Amino acid sequence: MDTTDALVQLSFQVQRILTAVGAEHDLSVVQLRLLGVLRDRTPGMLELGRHLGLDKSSITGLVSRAEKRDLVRRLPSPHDGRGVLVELTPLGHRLTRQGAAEIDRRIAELTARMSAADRARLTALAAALVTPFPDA
Amino acid sequence: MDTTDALVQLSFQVQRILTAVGAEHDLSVVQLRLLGVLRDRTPGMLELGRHLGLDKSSITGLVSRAEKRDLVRRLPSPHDGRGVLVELTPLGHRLTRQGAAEIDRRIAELTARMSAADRARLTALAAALVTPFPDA
DNA sequence: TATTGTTATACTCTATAACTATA
DNA sequence: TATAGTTATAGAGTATAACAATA
Repeated sequence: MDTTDALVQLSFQVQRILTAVGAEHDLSVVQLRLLGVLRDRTPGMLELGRHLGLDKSSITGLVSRAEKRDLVRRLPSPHDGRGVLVELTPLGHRLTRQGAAEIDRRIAELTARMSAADRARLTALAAALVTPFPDA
Repeated sequence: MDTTDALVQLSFQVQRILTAVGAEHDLSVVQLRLLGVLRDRTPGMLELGRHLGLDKSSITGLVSRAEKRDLVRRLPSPHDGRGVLVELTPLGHRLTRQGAAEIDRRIAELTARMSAADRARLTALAAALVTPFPDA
């Protein structure tokens, strides 16, 4: 199997895990990412769009659907009368923690047949690909 | 960075590449996968659904949209009056080849800063995760 | 004027349920 | 009866363009 096949297939395998974990809580992968981004931030709508790679108009709907389920909350920006900040609700925090734990569990399961040394090698190599500035 | 973070982030990085390559030809990632599956098969609708992990009703629309763009063709099944086979058109074949080449190019770019030895290690480790029966 | 966010609109993608035609 | 596929319907997710409110 060549590099492209291996990385593309692994990518789909990981996405299937994310889809399955989300589905346990009736969350799409995008909603899972939304919760993940908000875990340690309270961004405005535009900043949220930059994190997720989505247009502001897409963010409006995404946040509104999550808000309707009491996963996130809109707050008026204290410094800009036009702005809105988005933060997790307690329920959103709980779901985020549960989802992260379940993803960890399933990734561990995926790599369970590997030796610890191979797993460490894979982690280091994958991390190198996604951190343009290796300090980050 | 831990294993989960590394694999999840790498997965999104690869998906972004697939999205970008698809977008060059106005194709979604799902449509790209459809073309990929048809590259060396002429399956029926149900079989196609199994390959893509989608319900048959989703396949109907997916194939119809691709057919409208002359990327695929429906054929009556020779052995079953109810069945339909799906195959690439010449245009579909051309797009599939172009897309695959472009994905290869971008994955090569992604791994360009790695040594050949590291790239081979990464490929082998990723392949091991996605091939439950290492012969396949 | 420029920026933040929402709304209107249109399309893709997906599933469930009901349907048609064939086996 | 069972299977292959389509249709009707509903909803998420996405972008573009036009808009309102604030800077």
